[in-house]
Amino acid sequence: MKIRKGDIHKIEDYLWEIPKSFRPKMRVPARVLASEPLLDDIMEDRSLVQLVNVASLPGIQGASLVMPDVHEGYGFPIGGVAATLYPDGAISPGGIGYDINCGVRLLTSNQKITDIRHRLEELSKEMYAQIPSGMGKGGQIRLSPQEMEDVLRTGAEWAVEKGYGKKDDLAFMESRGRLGNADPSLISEMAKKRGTDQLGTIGSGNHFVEVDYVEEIYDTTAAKAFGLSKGQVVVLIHTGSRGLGHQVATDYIRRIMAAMPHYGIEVPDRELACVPFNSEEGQNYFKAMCAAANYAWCNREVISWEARTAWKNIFGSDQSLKLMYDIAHNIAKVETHRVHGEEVGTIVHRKGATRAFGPGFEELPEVYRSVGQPVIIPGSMGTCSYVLVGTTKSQELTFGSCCHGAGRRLSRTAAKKQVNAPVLKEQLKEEGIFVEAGSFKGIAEEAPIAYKDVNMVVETVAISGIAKKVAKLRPVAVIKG
DNA sequence: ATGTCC
Repeated sequence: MKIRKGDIHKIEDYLWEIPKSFRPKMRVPARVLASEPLLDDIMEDRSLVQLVNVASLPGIQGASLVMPDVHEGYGFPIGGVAATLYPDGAISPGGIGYDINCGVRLLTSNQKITDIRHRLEELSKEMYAQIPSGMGKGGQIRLSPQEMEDVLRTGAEWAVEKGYGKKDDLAFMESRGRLGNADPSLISEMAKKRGTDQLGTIGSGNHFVEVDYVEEIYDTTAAKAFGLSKGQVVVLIHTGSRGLGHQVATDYIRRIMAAMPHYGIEVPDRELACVPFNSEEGQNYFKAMCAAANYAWCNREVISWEARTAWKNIFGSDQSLKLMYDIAHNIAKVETHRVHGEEVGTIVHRKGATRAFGPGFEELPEVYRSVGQPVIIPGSMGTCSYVLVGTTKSQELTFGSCCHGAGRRLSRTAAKKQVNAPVLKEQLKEEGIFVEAGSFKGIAEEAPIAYKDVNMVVETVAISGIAKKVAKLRPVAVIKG
C-alpha cells in the first residue's frame, strides 16, 4: 500500500485526514496533526500506512490519530493514539509498545543557572556516578520475590515506603504512580527476573537524565502554578519499565497472536495483534501492563532519589528537587471521552503520546487543577525541551492526548553512519552541554540530527490547540546509556 | 525500547 499526497485531505490548519473510504477495512478515518513540512517528512516512512491499518482495529472510535512527532513503530506508529470502545473493543500490545510506561518526569530546583554554571561538569559526573545507565545494566537494589510483587502492585508508593522516594511526589504523577488493576501474578518469572536489579536504572537508547534551565516562559499563570521561573535549574528524567516491561510485551504479543483466531479478528498487519478488552487474554494483558506500568513509575521515583543524592553531594543538604509532574507516553488507559457528541467509555492506547487533559480534571493536584495537566516534551540531546499544559480542545480532538517528543527522523543505523560521536560530544561541550554516556554509539544514535525540529513539533500542537506552551528548557548536562 | 535472535 502506498499513500500519496492526494489521498490526504486538509480539514483545517495543521489537521489532515485520510477518509474512511480510502480502504474498505477502515472503520474510522485516519487523522494527522502536522504542519505541511512535517507532513512531508511523515510521508517518508511507513507511519501513515500504519495509521491507516490502525483505523481498522475492532471497536476503534472517532479516528486513528498521529501527532507531529510520529515515526514508524512495531505495528502502530510511535506518536499515535487509538481509542477503542470499552469494554468489548480491542486491546493491542502493539498500540502501547515494548517499553510499557516509558515516560518522563520533571523535577524543579531552587537554583539559578547563573549560580551553578561553573559546577556543571562536576554535577554531570556525580549524576553519572549515582544513576546506573546502559543496556542491561542493573542497580544497587535487589528485589526479593515479595518486594517485586509489592513494586508491581503499588508502583511509586513502594519507593516512598522504602525511603527511596518522597510522599509529596505521589500527587504529582499521572494516576498517582499506581494503576489499581495491576496483577503481579500475571507477570512471567522471566519478566520478574529481568526486573530484579533494574529498579533505579535508565537503560539505553533515547533514555536519559538531563539537567536543564528554564530559558523562556510563555504562560506566566501556568508556569507559576507549576513552580517554574526563568533561569531556574530543573532535572528531566526519561525512562520506562526496562527489561521487565519488554518481557511482558513479548510474552503477551505471543499469546494474543495465538488467541486472535478464536475471536475471529482479522487485522491488516500481524503486528496489530489484538483481542477484545473484556476477553480473558485481553484482561490478562491489561492487568500485566498495569503492573509493568507500576514498575516504571517506581523506577522513575528511585532514579529521582539517585538524582537527589547527587544534588545533595554537590550542593549540600539544603538544596532539594521537587517533582513537577510525571507522565506516561506508552500506555493504555480506560477513560471516558465524547465521540460524535456522546460520552463513551474507551480504552485509549497512547504510544509515544502523552495524556494532555485540560483544566478541571479531578486527578490533578489542587494547585494545577484550574490550569490543566502538565505535558512534558523532551527534545533531543543538544536542542531544547518544552513544558506544555493540556487543554479542553485535546479532549475534543485527540482523546485528551498530545505529542511526546521531537520524533526520530533518522534510523539508528543512519544516524550512526552520519555522526562522529567524539566530535559531537566536544561540540556540545563548547555549547555548554556536558554529556556523560557509556558509549559513543549511544551518542551517535541520539544526535540532534537524528531528530525532527522540536520547535516545529511544539508549534504544531500549540496552533492545533491541544496543548499550550508554558516554558522552554535548555539542556546543560546529559546522562545517557 | 530490548540480555539488539531462545
